[in-house]
Amino acid sequence: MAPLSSAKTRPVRLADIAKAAGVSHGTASNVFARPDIVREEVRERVKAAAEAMGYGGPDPKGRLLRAGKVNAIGVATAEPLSYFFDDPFARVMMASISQACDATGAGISLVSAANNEQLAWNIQSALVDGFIVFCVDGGSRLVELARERKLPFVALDLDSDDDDAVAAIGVDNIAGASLAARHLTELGHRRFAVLTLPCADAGFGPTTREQVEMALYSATRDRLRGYFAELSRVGVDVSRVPIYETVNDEKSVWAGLDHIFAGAETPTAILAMSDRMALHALDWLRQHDIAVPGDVSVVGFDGVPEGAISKPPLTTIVQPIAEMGRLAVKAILENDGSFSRQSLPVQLVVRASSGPSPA
Amino acid sequence: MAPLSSAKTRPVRLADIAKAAGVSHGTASNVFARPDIVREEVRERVKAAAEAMGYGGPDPKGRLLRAGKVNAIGVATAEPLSYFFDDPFARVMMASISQACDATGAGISLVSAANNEQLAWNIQSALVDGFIVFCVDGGSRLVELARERKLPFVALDLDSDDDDAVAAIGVDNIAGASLAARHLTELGHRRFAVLTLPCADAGFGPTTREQVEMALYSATRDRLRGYFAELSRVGVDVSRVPIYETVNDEKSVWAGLDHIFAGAETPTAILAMSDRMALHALDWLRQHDIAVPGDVSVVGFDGVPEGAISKPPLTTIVQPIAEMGRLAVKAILENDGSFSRQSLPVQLVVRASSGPSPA
DNA sequence: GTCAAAATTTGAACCGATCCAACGAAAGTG
DNA sequence: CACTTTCGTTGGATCGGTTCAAATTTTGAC
Repeated sequence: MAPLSSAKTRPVRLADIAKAAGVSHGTASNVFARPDIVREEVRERVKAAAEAMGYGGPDPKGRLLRAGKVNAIGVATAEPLSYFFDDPFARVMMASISQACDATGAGISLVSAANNEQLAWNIQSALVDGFIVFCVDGGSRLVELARERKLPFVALDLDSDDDDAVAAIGVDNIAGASLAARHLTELGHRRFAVLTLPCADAGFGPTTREQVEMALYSATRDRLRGYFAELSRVGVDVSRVPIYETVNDEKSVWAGLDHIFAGAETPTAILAMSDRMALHALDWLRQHDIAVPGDVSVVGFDGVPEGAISKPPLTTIVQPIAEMGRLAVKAILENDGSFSRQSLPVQLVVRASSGPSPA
Repeated sequence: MAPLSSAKTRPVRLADIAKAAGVSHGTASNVFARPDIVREEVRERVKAAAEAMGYGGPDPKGRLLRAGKVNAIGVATAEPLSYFFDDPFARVMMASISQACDATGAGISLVSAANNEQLAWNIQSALVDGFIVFCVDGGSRLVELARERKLPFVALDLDSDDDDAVAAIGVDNIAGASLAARHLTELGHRRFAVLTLPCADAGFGPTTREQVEMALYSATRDRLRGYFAELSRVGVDVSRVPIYETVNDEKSVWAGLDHIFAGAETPTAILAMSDRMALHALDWLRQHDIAVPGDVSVVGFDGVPEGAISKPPLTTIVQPIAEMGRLAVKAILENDGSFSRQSLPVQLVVRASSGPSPA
């Protein structure tokens, strides 16, 4: 009886109901887009026809073409999609981006992909008005792709020495890293270890300063420069500071600490390039009965909320994530072509994971 | 010199470069869509023209209309957008949804809005192939809206006694809640308090069984039924069990506990309808020096990862969130019209927040 | 050198709407 | 009653591509 099996076929267009209602498609369109300008009787007739034929309202696909604007911004990363919900930094950033979008009524499309080919396609075919690009790992490729699309886009946290023509919002990684290192040197630490974000395309393991200098992702580079600038300043021989490259997950961080603490001269302070790494490090240290900050101090980078409630709470460099998100959205939506790069200040927040060097 | 100020105007279409390259638009289209079938010389010529004119590749807006498929699924909720990144349950669910999407190459569009009018518009104009609807709070309206769009959609965690014609994936809330309550009764508890999810449209405060029976969101209803079924079974007078309605945030949960523990007969066990509430409750109890589980036991609902690392770790009813996400995506993408409602089993996971009743 | 088969290219139709100039009818004016 | 407004409606143009049958060119065989 009821038209319930109409799930398969749905070729019911605006034109169909216009015909059914005996009006032109122009009028039918107006019924939905500007109901006030069509006579009530006609309006009701068209609506009735729509109802009867199971019309779900004007298809946005059609409208889109004419309107030009999608009213959604794409957020892209080279990580799998679940990165947006798994990674603490991404989550906070996304929360602030989404708040900014909410305020302006824009939607959010998550753009990403496991493999590179898929990623290119996804970016090329994303229905968005612009992109916000998360530049962790594989950032330059992503930026390249986004730029090819010829849409407004902002890179989050991009390369200090990369192409100046791309809009970017980031923090001063060098200054932040220096701040972190100085905090530790002032506490008397002289034996350090560094946990870095991914530099090469994949994998983790011990690495060198030279390797990091070639990192794909400049934040990694800059943070190391910042660390080492400060360490050198107080006379630490940076060539002997172990650097371990991780992929920002528990496994690689733990492997890193296994490696670092297997050495003859164990560090009293660990500089981690992300809070996520630092938090995993805290776990590892606890499990190995190494007191924090008694035996070893840990300083992170990012300022994610988890750091405030970890055991112990994490000393870290906090980025103005909310501000970055807001600015990024603004840059896309109000894109006047003029926007360029913007560097925001970071802040050292001292909590309980750092203390005076032992002995 | 370089064409860098072309940011403002971009009226360069496929037809333009076709003309420039001296080929038909059909051929120009092929150059991008099926490069293999066009002669190399022509292909290069067209590509060169595209490059020269700053063409960013075929605009998906145009392709979309013909293709019909957007290749993205919309995830909708009546909460603000940031809900997806703030709420623990939503996050886990989204992570599993995004994994499923990644596997199939589909994108994700976040659909939401602060106010109701905006929400309706957003749903009507979302460029997606289907919706996954988060039914917390305001679920029925959302379902209504989604259904009007005449696209495949699945409700997550919908009403047991709601319209049978809407596809839904959920858990057996009654059974789960019973399980939680039975765990506590078996530990000897007889004095309970219940923290509920939002029932009425807004606000929080003490409520009654009758109120909850009228809850907009059926999970709330069912969970209470499950709790009370078990409590009644062992002879607890459920009419005297305090029920406090929260809005699932810290403030309202704390207010709830203030209220509950201000009463003459304080509970030895708290049944919380979400882990989020349970975790906030744990915080409140710790701050009030009430031992968990020594003085008071707490049992949550959902099974979010935070529960495993809380202080103490949370006893809870875990939902098969990953499975639900996978099924939901599958239901949308492989929509054959046949899909209907599916109820998944839950599981009691006993951790350290529950113990024998004191005395 | 001729002719059929294979490889390319063309141009029109179409996807589903919105927009707008022009038009007809009803209402208002002198 | 002729004439200007106002209101509502119409139908064609347009958004930016893809697709496909038909036309054209190239290639291969004899």
